[in-house]
Amino acid sequence: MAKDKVNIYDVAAKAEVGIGTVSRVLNNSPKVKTETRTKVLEVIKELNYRPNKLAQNLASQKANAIGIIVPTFIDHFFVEVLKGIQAALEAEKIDLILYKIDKDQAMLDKILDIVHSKKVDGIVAVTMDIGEEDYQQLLAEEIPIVLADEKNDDFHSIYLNDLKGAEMAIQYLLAQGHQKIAFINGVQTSQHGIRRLKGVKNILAKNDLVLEPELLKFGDFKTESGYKLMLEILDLPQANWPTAVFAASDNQAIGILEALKEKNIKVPAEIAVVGYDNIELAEYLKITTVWQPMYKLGYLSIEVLLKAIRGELNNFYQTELELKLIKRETA
Amino acid sequence: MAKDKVNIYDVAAKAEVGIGTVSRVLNNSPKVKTETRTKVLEVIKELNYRPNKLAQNLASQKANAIGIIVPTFIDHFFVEVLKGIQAALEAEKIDLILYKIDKDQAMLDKILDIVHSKKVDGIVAVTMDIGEEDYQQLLAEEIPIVLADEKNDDFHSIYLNDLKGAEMAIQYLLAQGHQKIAFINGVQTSQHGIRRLKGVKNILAKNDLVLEPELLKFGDFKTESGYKLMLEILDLPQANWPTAVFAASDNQAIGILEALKEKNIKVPAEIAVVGYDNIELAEYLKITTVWQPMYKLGYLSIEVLLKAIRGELNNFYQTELELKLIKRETA
DNA sequence: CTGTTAGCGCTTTCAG
DNA sequence: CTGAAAGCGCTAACAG
Repeated sequence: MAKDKVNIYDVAAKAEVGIGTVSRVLNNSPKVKTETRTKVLEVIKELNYRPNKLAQNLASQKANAIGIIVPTFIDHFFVEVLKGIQAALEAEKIDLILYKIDKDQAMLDKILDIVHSKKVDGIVAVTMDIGEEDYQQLLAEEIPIVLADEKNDDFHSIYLNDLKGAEMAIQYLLAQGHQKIAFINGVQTSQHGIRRLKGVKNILAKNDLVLEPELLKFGDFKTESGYKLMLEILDLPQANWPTAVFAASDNQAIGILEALKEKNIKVPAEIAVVGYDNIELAEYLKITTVWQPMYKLGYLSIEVLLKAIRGELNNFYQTELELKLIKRETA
Repeated sequence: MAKDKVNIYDVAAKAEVGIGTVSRVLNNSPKVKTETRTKVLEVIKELNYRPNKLAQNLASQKANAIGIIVPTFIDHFFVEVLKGIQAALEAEKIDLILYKIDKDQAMLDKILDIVHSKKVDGIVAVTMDIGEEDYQQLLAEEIPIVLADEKNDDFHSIYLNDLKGAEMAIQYLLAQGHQKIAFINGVQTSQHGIRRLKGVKNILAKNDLVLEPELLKFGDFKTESGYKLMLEILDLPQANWPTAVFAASDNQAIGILEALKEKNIKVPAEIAVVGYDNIELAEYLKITTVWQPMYKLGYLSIEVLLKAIRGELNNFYQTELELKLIKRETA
């Protein structure tokens, strides 16, 4: 009646071999006589034995798992990335542990806990954006880490060019004849936001235009924020209204569209809107947007991480993924 | 230079105590002199020591992690459920391991691997829908399992009443004056699909109506399937067209809407559409649909699982979550 | 209150 | 090719 407690010793005993041998067949070691292997395998079936991975991992010093660290759980962006991650992991027999670490917490400390926990062989940190000194500390750790959506020469990193993305959007708007453009940005301290803002200003400057202070807003990349900030802009005297709005995320663009609809303002006739990300919703809502290859970001991150774990990488892998402007009906 | 290899012995040595004491402060055991604790804590900081959780887990026989088993990764339904799961887990210091198990695989075998792996203290299986005999086998295992979106008296289970949901939808359509209704279902073998079909037929029969065989389609709950199946229906002589279509998922409803748009058929004037799930997109696309509380499903699943793990549950927890019809613009 | 000593269940030399 | 033994790093009695 030793129900579930069957372990490697039970198998060894019943198969009349040593536990070493059982371990070998478990790990497909080639140096086991076929006959012996068959017998052990038989007993394993009989006993419905399945190894305790905790013990396996501790003994072998590898976790057979990877960790994904995300700042805010399951928003559209991460869902896409996760899909790519899952796809890349499909074939492997590697577990996926999801860690959510809030931006405002002691991120580094939590990450170090994970690193030292030995529960994962490697980590993909998505849009982490921690400070430079924190990165330095992380460098001291020997575990493979890939930064997704973050450029950093001291790590494997796969990123998107925010500057270029913003430039594409503004360039397009300019080409459509817009001169007075508003930019509804995300979190003010976000590196992504900062770089996108720079891109906006760059192109504007190149065309002898400026971004009016009253047409630059900071929020948090979410729908609600787009809605509120757009309303603020519409509170300005109508003469000051922009003819186009560039949003730092599609979620914000959606909020902007709602605000516009509420005020009965025609899009794009009266005010054009360009989003950022190309989340699935953007397609359904026909939002013109800057496409970020999030799925690919996830997929590639895992590929790189697995290579790094296997020691197949000699240098830090660096790749900038291409962005694309997707023209639809809002601009 | 023993960089990262600092373990409990190093801490014990430097703090001039036994490893037992270190372990005790690690686990907040009350029976440690404050003075000693302080000293140990100091050394821990100094050495930047963080426990190896693999070892902790093996020794303590608990994983401090739970596993989520999903059939198809990250679709709208699961994303919502995951949000709930994450929210419920927020406060706990419990890891979340995501397992994807394809429907067509040897599901039970994979689940048993997970169970015996000892990497998780409990499991939430979402929309698993394995056979009765498989459930029986699972019963033999001592690990807490909660079935989310699946009713089964032998497990903790939190579910939605498919029959009722389908009935609500059809009832509503009937009230709107529709007599000729089509049902675009999901996978033919899905218990959810089967029950929803039953609900549809129930209400129809109660009103002396029948579901025309040509107006009953089976697909796979995805957008593409809704699109294709609707097109098939529109291939029928126009006299045979339904005046309303009920879809087994919002994803399918979206596909249906696309097909209708392509054929320039007005919704709901010419053909009304009712979806199922109330995914986020449904809101933006103004789809009338049956709301399933997916977030709550996830949240509650974790609450129940945690209680089960802590041994606070004496019986199998059973709850049916309420559905709601959300009237919007497609019907 | 604290040190010591067994394990937890497996992997991995090391002999043979 | 295979058995025995030494850990992996920590928890949990058990003495004291």
